[in-house]
Amino acid sequence: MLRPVTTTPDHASDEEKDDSSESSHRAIRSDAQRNHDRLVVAAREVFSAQGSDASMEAIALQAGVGAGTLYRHFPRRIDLVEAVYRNDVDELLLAAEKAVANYAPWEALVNWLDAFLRYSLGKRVFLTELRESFEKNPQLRLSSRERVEQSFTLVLENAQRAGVARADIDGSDLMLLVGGMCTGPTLVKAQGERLLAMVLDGLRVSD
Amino acid sequence: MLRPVTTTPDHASDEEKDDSSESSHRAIRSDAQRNHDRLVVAAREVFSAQGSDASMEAIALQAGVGAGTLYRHFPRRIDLVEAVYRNDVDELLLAAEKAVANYAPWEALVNWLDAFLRYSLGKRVFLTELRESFEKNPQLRLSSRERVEQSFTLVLENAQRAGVARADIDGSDLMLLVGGMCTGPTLVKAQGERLLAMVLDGLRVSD
DNA sequence: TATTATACGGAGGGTGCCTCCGTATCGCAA
DNA sequence: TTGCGATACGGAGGCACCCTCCGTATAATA
Repeated sequence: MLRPVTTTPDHASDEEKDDSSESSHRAIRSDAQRNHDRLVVAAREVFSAQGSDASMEAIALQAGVGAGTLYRHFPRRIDLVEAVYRNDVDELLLAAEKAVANYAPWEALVNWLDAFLRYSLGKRVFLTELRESFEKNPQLRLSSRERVEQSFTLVLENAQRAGVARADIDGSDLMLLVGGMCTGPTLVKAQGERLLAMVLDGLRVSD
Repeated sequence: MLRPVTTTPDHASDEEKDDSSESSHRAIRSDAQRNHDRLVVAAREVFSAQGSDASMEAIALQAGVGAGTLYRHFPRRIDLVEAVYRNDVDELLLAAEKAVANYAPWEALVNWLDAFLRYSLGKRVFLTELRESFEKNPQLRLSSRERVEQSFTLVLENAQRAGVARADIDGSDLMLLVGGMCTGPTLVKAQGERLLAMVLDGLRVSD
């Protein structure tokens, strides 16, 4: 896959205008781009080898880069985590859109919550880190968090408009509930499925 | 209130045999007991002033005690947190027993989950810390965690026996779900109540 | 090739965790 | 009351990590 053509010092990470913008002066330097990519790769490796409490130094080392370079590209730890999981989060949002497009509203909701569960069993590092950053810094604006919430909202509101899901909760409520359980350190697949079934029963409009 | 007559280097914290046991040699020294108590008080103050990421040093300082003393009494940070919230957790379990004794099974469940929500809005520090310790150390045996789970189990199984709550989940499942949402950094009262209502709908046996 | 904006890297200051061990104190016994 | 273990104290200091700063290197342009 191609690299995402990041421009600014990263973490603005907005959309893909082609580089035709009359940007201030010069293009991004090639060594900077290279180090950026190396860092993301290294972070992915180190996180998957050592879990979410890997040190920044370990990642810099793995990338063959100094600490200064790491922090220039990713000022906060969460910025690096976001970069690592950027694609995954995009796919999550995409899955939500596809579910809404291809299934009846209720089935889309079921389908998507199930996808989220499967996702989070694999990407525990990401969710945990996301949660923790948000914990100690609740005013933080994180694009990945917003996209996750957006996914929940999309699927839920779709079901609510169709009158098959209760109307008194919203996407961020549901994310709190499901996301909370999915970051539980003890969660295993069967348990997640049981709980999800129950949540869905509570979510369904009681007729 | 009287101090809880801790014997061993703490955190065994078993039950209240009176001191008649032919314990190895000598009784606990008075200065040790005094420092123990001071530390718990200091920890409570510091946690409530600075939140859950207060440093151990700050607590030792507040207690007027050296770092060595702190760690002798509470080898791990979570041990200190447990000591601070010991009474609260006891009350939680007591509340569960009372609910079961005084209400019909379903009402007891509703009542108790509501109590847990109110509790956790106040004691966010404790729950978060408990969760985090467990996160990085899942094999950890924590008496407080077990008592919280026990509370969930008590109320839930009571309702299940009466046939008013679905039978396919257990106390630790429910703790994962409700506890997860209650440690969410954004949780506010109204939101918690909405979600709890939904969880209860999912929990109720669908007839 | 010269110039300059841009980026690199790692030394080092700051903080927090936890241990170690010389010193102080307590409790008991004579 | 004094003496003497056993017990507990405390803070210096080692370690690990976080993050910044700035002298040096290098890519991009002219």
